Parts: sequence; structure tokens; C-alpha cells
Amino acid sequence: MSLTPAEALAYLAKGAVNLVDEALLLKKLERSARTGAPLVVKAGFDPSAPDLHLGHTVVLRKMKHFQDLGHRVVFVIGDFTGMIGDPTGKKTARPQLSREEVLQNAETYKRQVFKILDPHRTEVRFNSEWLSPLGAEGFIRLAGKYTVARMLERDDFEKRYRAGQPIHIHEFLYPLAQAYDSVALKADVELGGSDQFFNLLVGRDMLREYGLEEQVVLTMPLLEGTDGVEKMSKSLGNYIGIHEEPKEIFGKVMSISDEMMWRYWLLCTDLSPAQVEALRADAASGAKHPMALKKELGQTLVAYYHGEKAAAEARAGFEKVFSRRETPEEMPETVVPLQPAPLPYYKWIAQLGMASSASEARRLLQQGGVTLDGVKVTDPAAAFDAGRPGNYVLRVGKLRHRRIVVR
RNA sequence: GGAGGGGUUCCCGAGUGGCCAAAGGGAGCAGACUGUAAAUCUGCCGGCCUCAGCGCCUACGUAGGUUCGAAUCCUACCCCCUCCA
Repeated sequence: MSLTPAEALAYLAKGAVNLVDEALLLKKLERSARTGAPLVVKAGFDPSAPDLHLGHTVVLRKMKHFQDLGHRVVFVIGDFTGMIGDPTGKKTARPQLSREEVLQNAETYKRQVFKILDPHRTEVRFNSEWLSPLGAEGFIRLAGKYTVARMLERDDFEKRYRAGQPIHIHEFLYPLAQAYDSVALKADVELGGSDQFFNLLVGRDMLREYGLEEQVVLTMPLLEGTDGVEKMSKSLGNYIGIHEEPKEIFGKVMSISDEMMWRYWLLCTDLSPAQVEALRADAASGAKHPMALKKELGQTLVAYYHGEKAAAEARAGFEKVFSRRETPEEMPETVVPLQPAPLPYYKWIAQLGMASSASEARRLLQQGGVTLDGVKVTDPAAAFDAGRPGNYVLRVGKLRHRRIVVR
């Protein structure tokens, strides 16, 4: 892709929450076009969460945009900063990871990241590489380049300070260490989620402190999870992982609310804001059914990460099972040997792992959530007769299907 | 170093000797309605059992104790928070 610096700027700014500052980015783009030297674009990632989900892809896709324009992307794995734990969003302390775990996670990252990024234009680095050698001395020197007052400019620090809530000293070190990453890499641009804004700005200041050109800071919106409220995260269980089964991804996309759908269209696909608005107008005017658009979204997203074919299959499977309420073609199968005595359902369902306990299974039965070959089984005392060979489809709740083969 | 507050079931949060498997809310699950959307309504929401039984087990930071009986009282310990120094 080849654009003029001004066009490139517009392309890169698309969807961003913050861009500091635009003039500098333009200047860098112009210089790059003139000299042919690609910009160094950096983004940091937590070493402990190697399951990439759609939320991560928002920033990754922006990284890809830079790659498309020929720039060099550095994927920084925060193995050192991970020991500090990012205080953003005041999470509880993270478990410290061993060297092996970090390396393993890195491999997992690479496998997933390259579904989006171009491997030839991506450099994967660990920040312990340059942060560990600093030592206590170097760290003190680094800390000497920033002030408490500036730290307290950060929103959540300021709030906590005023509210008399504790702020640990090491929390101040996190932004400093991250900023030093930019120094070590001589970053031209740093990308991140909008919650990272402050940290990225510290990077600018730090580069200046070290006599280097400031980096451009570009943040992307945080994608809400499938619940439509909290930001997407693995720990909240509201995520859609890009490595998940196509039908899982498709199903989860279908379960998001109509309102949320536009966010996903905007942040997770290649459509321009104007195109998304057009879709929205179609839905509002009744020209298109929201459900149809959501199916399209699901198919698009599955196609990104699993290919067109898998996407079409996921959609077809969904329509078969849910729209037409037919039995899915593929489901786990369990072979049951002939039993002299009938098996009580509640016990059996728990044994099959289709309910977490016998009590749970009993509840499901009582509430009409259990079906054998399409016939509801509601008597909690009912038993399955496995006295003769046969094939059955056992369904528990909406999603759990199991083919039962008695022989 | 001193003073005070607190640790309850997935989360928040009531509960200060029996009526507590523990109010209420959230989350979650199932059902109805649907477009596996949202909203709404209903039910469930520790486990076990020969489950609808004044049944059994486990649970209210940890370990003991008092009592016929404790999440609730006592003792020790661990942890968290706030204020003063």
C-alpha cells in the first residue's frame, strides 16, 4: 500500500481515541517517505495472558495498518514489567511467572499474533532484555527523571491520592519502566488501549529526557465484552478468543446485543466508520434485519481467523441448530454399554459432564432443560433405559448436545 | 509505635447464640417470549442420597474453647484497611 504522508495520516488515525500529536506523526511520515527508513512502532503486551481475544485485536489491527504502510512493528512482551503488575484498573497482584512460562507464553502469542500481523515486519522483544541490566542503580536514575507531581497527573493516581487510598511506590515504577522501553527501542510511535494513555505519554517525556525525538502516542478504544458493559477480558469471561472454534466465535457474536454490534463492526473489521454508519441506517430503516447483519459480522470475523470456508460452515451450522432447531451434525458421542438396570437421568447427566453436579442435573430436569430425541424429560426420577442397543440425542440446556450410542 | 475498622457462599453485601445453606442485589443457569439480541416474566442458584425429607455432609479468615446448640460469645494467630506518630 502506498499513500502520501497526508493520506497515511488519515488512514492511521482512523478509529483512534487519542493521537498525540498529529503534526509530529505527519512529520515522521514525511521523513520516512523521504529517506525510506520505516518508523519504529511499538506496543506492549502482558506476558500472562496469551489467549488473544477480539479486544486485543483492536490494537493489533492498528499495528497491522502501520505494517501495511511499510513500517516496522515491535511487539514488546512485558516480562519485566509483568513483575510489577500494571496498576491500571487496580487489579490484584499477578502471579509471578517463571522464565519457562514466559517463553511458552511468547510462543503462544506469536502463533496467534501472526494471524493478524505480518511476521516479516514484526519484531518480538522482551523488555527484560534492557530493563534487567539497568539494575537498582539504573532504576534509581530512571526514577530521577520523573516527578511525583507528574505521576499524580494520572487520573486514577490522583483520585486515589485524594481519596486517601493507598498508592504503592512500585506502581509508579510501572509507567517509568514502560517508558524506558520506548527509549531502548527509540520508538517513533507507541500504540495501546485508551486506558494506557497516561503510560504512553510518560514515554514521550522520557524520550525527551534522554535526548531523543518524542514518540507519537496513539490509543485505540477498549472493546466491550459480550456482556456489552465491561471491557473484554478473559478474567471476566466476556471474551471472544480468536483461537476459539469457529462455531463458538459465531455463536458468541450472535449473542451480543444489537447495540454492541456496531462497536464490533467498527473496531474489529476493516469497514470504515462511514460504512458502519450505513449498515446502522439500514437496520434502523428496516432495509436489513439486525440479525442478518449480525450473522454477517459473525461470518466476517470467523473468516479473519479461520478462513472463509470455516466461516460459512459456522454460519450454516448455526442456522441449522438454532434458526431451524435441528440437531447439529457433529456433536460429541458417548458409547454406553448395555445396562441391565435403567440409569436415573440426573445421575447420568452429571457423569457425562453435561451438568456440574447431580443436584444441578436434577434442577435442569425439573426446569425442562433436558431433552432426549426431542422429547422433554421433566420427571426428576425418570431413568434412561439402556437395555437395548440404539442411538439417541441427549440435549441439556440450549447448547449441550450429546449423541448416545447404546450397544 | 499508638488508636480504630474489617475478613460471610462466584462478586457486592445483610446477619451478633437456635426460626441460617445464611436477607438483598449482581453474575450465572433453566423455562416462556424471540432473532441463542435487548427488554420483560417465572423458577433455580453448596454438595450428597433409595429428594419434595423437621434427612446427611461441607461452608461464614485459621486453630482451639465455652454451650444442649456458634457465622454470631471467648482465646490465640494470620491477613487487609484507615487515622495519628
